Amino acid sequence: MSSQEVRVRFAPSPTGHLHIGGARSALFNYLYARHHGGKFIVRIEDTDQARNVEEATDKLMTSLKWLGIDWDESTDVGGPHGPYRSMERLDTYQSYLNQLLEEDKAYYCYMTEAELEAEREAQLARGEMPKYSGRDRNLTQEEREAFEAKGLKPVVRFKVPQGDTVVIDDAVRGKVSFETEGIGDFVIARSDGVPTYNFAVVIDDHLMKISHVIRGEEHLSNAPRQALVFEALGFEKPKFAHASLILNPDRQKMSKRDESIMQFVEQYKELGYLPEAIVNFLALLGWSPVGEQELFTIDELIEQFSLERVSKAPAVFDTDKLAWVNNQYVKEADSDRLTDLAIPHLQEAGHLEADVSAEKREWLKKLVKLYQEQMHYAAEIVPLSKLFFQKEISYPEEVQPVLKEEQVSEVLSHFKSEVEQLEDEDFNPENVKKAAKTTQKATGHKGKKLFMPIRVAATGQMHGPELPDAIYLLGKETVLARLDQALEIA
RNA sequence: GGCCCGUUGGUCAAGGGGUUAAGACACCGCCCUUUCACGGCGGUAACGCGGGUUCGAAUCCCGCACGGGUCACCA
Repeated sequence: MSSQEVRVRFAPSPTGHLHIGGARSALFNYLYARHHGGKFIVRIEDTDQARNVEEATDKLMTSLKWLGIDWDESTDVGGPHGPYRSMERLDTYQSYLNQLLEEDKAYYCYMTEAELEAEREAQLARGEMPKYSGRDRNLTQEEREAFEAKGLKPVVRFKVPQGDTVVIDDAVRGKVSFETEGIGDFVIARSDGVPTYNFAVVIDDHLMKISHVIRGEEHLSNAPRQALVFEALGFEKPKFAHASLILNPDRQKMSKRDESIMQFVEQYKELGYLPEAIVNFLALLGWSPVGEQELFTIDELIEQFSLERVSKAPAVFDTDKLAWVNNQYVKEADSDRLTDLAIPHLQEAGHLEADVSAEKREWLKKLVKLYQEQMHYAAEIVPLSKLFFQKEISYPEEVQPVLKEEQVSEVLSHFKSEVEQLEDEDFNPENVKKAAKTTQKATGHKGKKLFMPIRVAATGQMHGPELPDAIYLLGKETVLARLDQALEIA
């Protein structure tokens, strides 16, 4: 590298939301830059105008920021090597394109889509693999003019030197070599003059003084093409580092159309996952720290991250593990923050009116605290706390036996009378607990025999939150009604 | 199919010539908690196959198998 400074980039195409795989690429680049005190650049590769999506750049950046990944140079903050959007760099590309054309390292190709298709089919019919034949590689001036006269708009193809070997010295994979035989002359500029990715990245990476290209394995086979362009232009190559892919549970590359798993950062955000948890989890997918620590702040990740410990083998995205990591952060999270995350889900479930009163919010905060230890992500509050929003409770099959034990009616009726005697202002977790204690003394039943019937009667569940708190949050009236209901079964 | 990458428990993974082959998630059991959850402790479970090299191979080499990626006027 000509300059010692670490400069890395995340270069998405603005086609939609931030994908899990993209997020991890961005994260690895970010961690690497911060670890080395270098710069992290976000550059938009929007040369495929057909695929560009209106708000995509904003969405991408919003998600990145939400994750806590910030950048030093980009379309919004500018920087010394802008612009940071390909379509604004067309003039720049053009001059390099001309250079290659003049040096006979690239040429115009007039083959139409139909001709290309016919060629492909013929190759397939012969049992060969499709690859551009190089028909227009050595067109004479007259031939070119003849095509032009027909009104054909040419693409520019890169003249891949034959009989060469391109060696990529990859930071995670070591030396990977490719024979140029296997690489057809690829298109570097479309017929409308807009360069393709494989050309634009090279120019951008060079001009932006990118020192390391850290990206997913799907780009490994692009690397030799780009290396060839770097060489043709006389540019020094950056160091490549290809991390392995993130796979879905079917062990396929996570594709945007795959419905077996959520693909986008924003979807996790909507479900109430915490950004610091996602970052933590993503960092551990395809990279491993030295010790046995599992939970890392982003600063700890910055401190420990290194390309040497990036894995070559693909990793399956394990939602169970993500949920666990997230829960670790949920347990430590501020309950006001969690309450804010929970409210929209409760509203969507119809459990909460759009306008939440201060009083209601206090109650909600207590509810959230009640479930904070077991909640994996905020949206889980809905199924978890269902029993608090049902007017009518039903006792499912599996809890019936608990209600039918012989001591139940005695325990329940005694507990009920204890609760009834509590003044409204004395109805709180402490006194509910005392009521249970008194019931124990009076009936002689304790432990499971005492608490299970009360738990099941009040909540309809055998597993649930801290009982005195739950009863308190349920409210005296509701609890009394449920006690009566359970008593009828008992 | 060509090229390229990969292969340690169900999943994430450490280990890179001599280890009882770590740890985490999930699962199961026990303990704690007068119930539940959290937590603690423990358990089940892995080096794809075949050849070499070596005193010794999960580790190095070769082949095979399997999985994946890529072969666009997409990135």
